[in-house]
Amino acid sequence: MSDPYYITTAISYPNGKPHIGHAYEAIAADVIARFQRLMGRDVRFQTGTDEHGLKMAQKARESGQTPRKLSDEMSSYFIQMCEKLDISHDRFIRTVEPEHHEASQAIWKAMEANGDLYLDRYEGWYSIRDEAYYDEKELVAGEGGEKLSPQGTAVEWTVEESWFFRLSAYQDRLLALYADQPGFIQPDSRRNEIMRFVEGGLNDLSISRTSFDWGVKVPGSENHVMYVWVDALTNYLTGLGYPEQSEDYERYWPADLHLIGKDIMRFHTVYWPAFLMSAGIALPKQVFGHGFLLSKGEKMSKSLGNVVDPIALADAIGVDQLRYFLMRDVSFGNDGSYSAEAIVTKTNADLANSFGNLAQRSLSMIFKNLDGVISSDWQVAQADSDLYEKVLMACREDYQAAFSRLAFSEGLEAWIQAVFACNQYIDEQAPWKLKTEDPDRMRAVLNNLLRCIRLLALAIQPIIPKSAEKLLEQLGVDPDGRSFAALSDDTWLAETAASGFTLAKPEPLFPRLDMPSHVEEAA
RNA sequence: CGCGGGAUGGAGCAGUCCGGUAGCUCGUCAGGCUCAUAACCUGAAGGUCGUAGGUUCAAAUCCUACUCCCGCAACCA
Repeated sequence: MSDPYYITTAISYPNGKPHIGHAYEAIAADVIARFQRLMGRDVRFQTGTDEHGLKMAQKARESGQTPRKLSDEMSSYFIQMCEKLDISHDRFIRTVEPEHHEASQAIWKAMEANGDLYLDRYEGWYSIRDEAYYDEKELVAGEGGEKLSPQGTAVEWTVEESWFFRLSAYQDRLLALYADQPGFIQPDSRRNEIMRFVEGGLNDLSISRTSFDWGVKVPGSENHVMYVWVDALTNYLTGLGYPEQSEDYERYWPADLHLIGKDIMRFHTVYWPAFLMSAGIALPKQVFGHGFLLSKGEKMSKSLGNVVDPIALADAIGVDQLRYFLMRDVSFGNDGSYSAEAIVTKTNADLANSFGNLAQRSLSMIFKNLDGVISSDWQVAQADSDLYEKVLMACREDYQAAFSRLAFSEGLEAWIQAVFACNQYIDEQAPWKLKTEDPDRMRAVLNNLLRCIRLLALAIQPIIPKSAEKLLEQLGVDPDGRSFAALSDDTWLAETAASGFTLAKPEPLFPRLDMPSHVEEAA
């Protein structure tokens, strides 16, 4: 049995439809999952929705339905998005699942048994209308100088019974964790931020509410529901069967990677490890906080009206195009900017013009000039082996090394450089001239290109799974021979030739996209 | 002194940790090719790496001060 690898995305809060940021995280996680599978790992990939809490309860009431009905509907949009974007998750978890309630209660009891929970009072400025607490600094002054919520509703100082988690007791252990495992929080800039925050001291955490009931009941305090993150974070365990010592749990926990947005670093790198330490559960190996996508350099928000529907965008430009753009053009970990023009320009240049056209021109010549017949009985010239070696190094060494440390744009840079090298080679060898001058040499060049294109197609699978599959199909690469181990197999050409496989008339892989107009509307 | 991120040829970025000829993509200009999705290949122009100091034989890279931009309330990855 191969090495297990457990990756999760954050679970999305579905009080709105998914936007491009959700798509970005799902795609990035999917790329990692697919990459690790091709590397031979036994991957477990989980995503889902976080459906409890005040906001959902309020929204349900506003629209006159039960919270559960609303969350069923909203959650379905996220499931649809995953399907649309070819996300290869093994488990889509919903926090409304009974198993999740059991798991959350189990970890609660474990923390309680460890003496880290206590009942006290939670005080704050509470708006009855909003059913929400606000920080002092969030409040705005009314006309008469009275305090109002940001929504302009009246607030009053309110005291509520609440369970607390003794987070303050974990400061030293957390700092020791960050020091001992530099890789626990990535990238480094985020790690520094969190370390500084924890060094500044930690307050105990209010982890239950009595003011609403849409959530997981606190064991032994039925009038309390768990607040925010206790319930949400536990999803990573629930999906594996916790608290049962199930096969999945034994095999995949602790998680190798929690992929999350930079805004929720604190919950995943401070609260979550503290909860786990308290409950006596092993800690995840790494939490990576990716950046945000900016629409033409501006933060997107509902008020600015620049929120993009990822499904409409994918429909307009293609799923693989979107996936490629996001992983290629954004330096992973940093914020990135996108626009319809940028996506069209980049995917036309790299996928249609460079890679797609490379495949098309090469396969066309084999189809037309050699009747699609593949052969390996040709003399390998220096230029041929140079190119093959170069492409192999890019796909097997540079690309994989970069992807292993989540530097996707770097890995793709190496890959596209290999594509350029192939196009350059075609020009230098000019097989269209060899056709009459030296047919044998033409055959050598075209077959050499064929084996190079196979490497490029194998490597790019995690990024553009559908297109890569289509191309590998055209090339006659057996589905069993598509892992990264196959990159090192230099007998493929001979075996395929011997099998009698012939290339069919090639179909263009990527259409050239026209400049925005119709795309603009989606973005 | 609240915290953090950023400032690199026309545009977007990498490089900054571990100083040593400034790199990539797009765009522009010139040339080549015609197999291919009007795609491909070559070459050129274009940057005193935000400002001012400092350390050094040598700084985009280290140190100091300063300027400007963006996040840090909510929706939210």
